[in-house]
Amino acid sequence: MKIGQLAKVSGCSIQTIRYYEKEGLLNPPSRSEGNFRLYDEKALKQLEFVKHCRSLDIPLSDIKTLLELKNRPEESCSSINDLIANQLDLVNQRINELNVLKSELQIMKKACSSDNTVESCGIMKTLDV
Amino acid sequence: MKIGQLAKVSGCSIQTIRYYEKEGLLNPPSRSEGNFRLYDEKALKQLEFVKHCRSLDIPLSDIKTLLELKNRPEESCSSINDLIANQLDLVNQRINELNVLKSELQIMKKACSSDNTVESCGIMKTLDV
DNA sequence: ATAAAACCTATAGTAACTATAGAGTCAAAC
DNA sequence: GTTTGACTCTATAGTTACTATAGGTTTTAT
Repeated sequence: MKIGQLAKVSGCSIQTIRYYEKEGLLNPPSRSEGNFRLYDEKALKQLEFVKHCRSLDIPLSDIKTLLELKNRPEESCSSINDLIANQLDLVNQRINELNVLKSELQIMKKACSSDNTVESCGIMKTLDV
Repeated sequence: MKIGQLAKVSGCSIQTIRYYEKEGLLNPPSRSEGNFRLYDEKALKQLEFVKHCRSLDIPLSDIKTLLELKNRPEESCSSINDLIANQLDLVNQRINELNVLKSELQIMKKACSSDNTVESCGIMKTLDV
């Protein structure tokens, strides 16, 4: 299948697919006579793997590591555990940060519910130091 | 005060200060004979305002809007309300997304607690489509 | 035969910085 | 009086994961 077809079935954009190839997340596919990329089922599987990892916010560099590990199936999977644990830590950390933001923004929102002037706006006051 | 001093008291890096100037978030300060930037207290206040907004993840473009509104104090503050409400929406949305990620990552983490091979790793299995 | 659709490469843009290169300024120590 | 070191200057490139564009080639449909 050509790249447009792969984009359709995978839900990735054509540019993204080419970008993943450039970054080494997809093997360079074979080409047609006219130099069009030709993909097989295996390439689709790999792209779906990458897409799934990205939906977990795993960075491309880590996905590359995971793909390399897939090719060494007899190795210990402890680095996979570490990678996922690390990702979970990051997510938890970000959730905590965002909850702090959320409280402050909620306080700000309450500070000015009505139609004031900028000068007397409670929000603007909370923003000033 | 010179830029190094401003960086120290504000907690922003020198590069960031110059970047904010370039982006129009800080007024171009006066210069010394040798072309060094010279800041006053007002500039520090403004930088602290920007920093506070950034700590709330408000994008620079919105901060620029807020700064412009500060200069028109008699105007209605409804756009400030909108801006903050919008920011709160974004934060809530992102928290929800991250909570979804968190659950999936936790499931994955449980899927492989021991020292397996890559091939039998429960995590790798959950990643495959 | 030709027009439209799909593909190609290479490059620039996004957000909010950070880092570097290469040069100029300034105060103090020698 | 010069030299050292700390500080500053501008301009440019790099970061992440894409997206968008320009300008050209190939395939497909009419």
